[in-house]
Amino acid sequence: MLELNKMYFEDCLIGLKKIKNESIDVIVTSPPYNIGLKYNGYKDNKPREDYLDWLETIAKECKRVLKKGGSFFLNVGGKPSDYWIPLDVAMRFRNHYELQNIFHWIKSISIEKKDVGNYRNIIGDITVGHYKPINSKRFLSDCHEYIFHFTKEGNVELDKLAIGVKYQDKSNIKRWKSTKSDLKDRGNTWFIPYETIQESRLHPSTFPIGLPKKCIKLHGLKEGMVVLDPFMGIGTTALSCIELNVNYIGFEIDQKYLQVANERIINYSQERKKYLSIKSIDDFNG
Amino acid sequence: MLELNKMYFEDCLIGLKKIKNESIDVIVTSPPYNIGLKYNGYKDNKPREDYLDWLETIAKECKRVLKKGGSFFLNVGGKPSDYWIPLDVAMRFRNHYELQNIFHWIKSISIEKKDVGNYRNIIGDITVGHYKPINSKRFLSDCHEYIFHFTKEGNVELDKLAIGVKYQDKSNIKRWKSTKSDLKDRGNTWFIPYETIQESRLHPSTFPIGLPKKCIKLHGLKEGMVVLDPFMGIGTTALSCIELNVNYIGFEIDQKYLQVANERIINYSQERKKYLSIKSIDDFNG
DNA sequence: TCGGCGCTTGAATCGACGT
DNA sequence: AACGTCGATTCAAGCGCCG
Repeated sequence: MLELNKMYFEDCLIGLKKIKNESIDVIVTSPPYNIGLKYNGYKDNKPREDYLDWLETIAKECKRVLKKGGSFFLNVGGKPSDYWIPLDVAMRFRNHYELQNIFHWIKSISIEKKDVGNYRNIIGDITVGHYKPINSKRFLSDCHEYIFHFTKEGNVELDKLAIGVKYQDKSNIKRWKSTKSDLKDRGNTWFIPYETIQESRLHPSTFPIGLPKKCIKLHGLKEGMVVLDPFMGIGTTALSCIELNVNYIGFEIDQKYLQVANERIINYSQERKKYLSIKSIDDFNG
Repeated sequence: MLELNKMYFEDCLIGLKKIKNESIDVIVTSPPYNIGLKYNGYKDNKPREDYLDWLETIAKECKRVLKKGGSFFLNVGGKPSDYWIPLDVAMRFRNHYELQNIFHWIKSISIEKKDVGNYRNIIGDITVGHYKPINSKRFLSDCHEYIFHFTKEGNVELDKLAIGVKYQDKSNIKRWKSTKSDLKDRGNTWFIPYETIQESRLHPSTFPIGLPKKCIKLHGLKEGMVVLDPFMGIGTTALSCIELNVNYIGFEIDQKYLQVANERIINYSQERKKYLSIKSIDDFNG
């Protein structure tokens, strides 16, 4: 059995074997796109199939360690020249899990006045978030990634208000909710801004900390719970766990990323201590 | 051969047969989810497979009438209890088309201050758009639908700036663009607010007029072009064509919807005439 | 030898980031 | 403000391999 709150320098398929059956509450991860497999075969899509096979193997092993009422949040993006990747991956997971939700991570979006189609022209746009432009007349910039929420039986009860948003119409608060809090269902479209370049350069596909945090909170914070990330990267999932005060286990096979991850965790913990000395812990997990 | 700018009271599979090979520039449609197929068979997923088979047949027939450089914009949503539907449909189209883009129609989204994960709490949220709340602890509200952009060869050049949005960083305008217009790539996440309740009552799955309009403009407005909608519903695609001054052909098998559609078109045309009498036509197609 | 295909390699892209 | 840099970019040219 592995120790909690550690990141292991290990291939996750090997590491997973050391984890007991049904001992993990939440899995949050973003798998790599390209494994460094070299093929000399000519025209076939073997690499893609192998990649999918490999991910499916991990999916199976994750299923074994996941509790019955656990949640697997799988973040996958595509690329303009191949938007099938995330869908193909999801199809493989379909063989083993129920797809309970799909969350859409929106990195950038433009809000415009409603076009009612009666010749009132659009007046103003507001664009929030950023994206890297794409050099192509065929594709629009990709500002979206998927977070597939897989569960074993499709009926995991979620803590929806833990990531709730404020009501627009305040009069609804008292009207509908038994709880008198100013929070409603966030919906499955999550706007989370990009990481800054400096930060994201450390790892090609790091997701923002707000992402695993939302997933874990949505699943529900429970005493002694354990979060697993088979592809830790620079440790964003671990950081969000520290912030949320829950246990984590992670694997990473790239020593550089692991080092960055550990540095981030140390910095984080120090900042946390400093902060805690002047502020009550209750402010965090609200 | 069919007349242009008409909606036909006809099953699209029959109607499509009357359209010549490679004569359609753009197809925009939102197919029905549930066809009224009745099965007395017990536990099988035959209806789903039949539904997919049926849609695939239409996909094939549409491919025949679509020009080589044409675009097929397929709007499909899911439902919380089954998010696979749109992906299954897309998979069937994959057998016949290239998936050039995926656009994400966002009906509602909450914008919040960046969560940098360093104990600065989220300050304020803005929620734009509305959604129908869902009474379930398992699912978050679904605020998203897909628009799959299928083409024959995956290399259709798009008029990206036709649906462009304003720059955030104005200093880039003069720097890169030969044209000095304040427009940039919109990205593939399209915020389009919901239809009003009144409107959506007329037809269960009507999409807002801004949606087909964006699709058509993105493909590019061309002299004498023809837009096809095999499932016209209450004629939203036709309306957007009238507004954009392009030809359309549509099919609809529900007489009630067809009637609503024709009424909408008449009202629209009248409003258009009224409007045109006081305003130049150039204002519309900008 | 020519041509078609596939992989590799370098060029071009443009909106955002950073100074 | 102006400008240099960058991209799980894309694009096109170039080269090698084969029929």
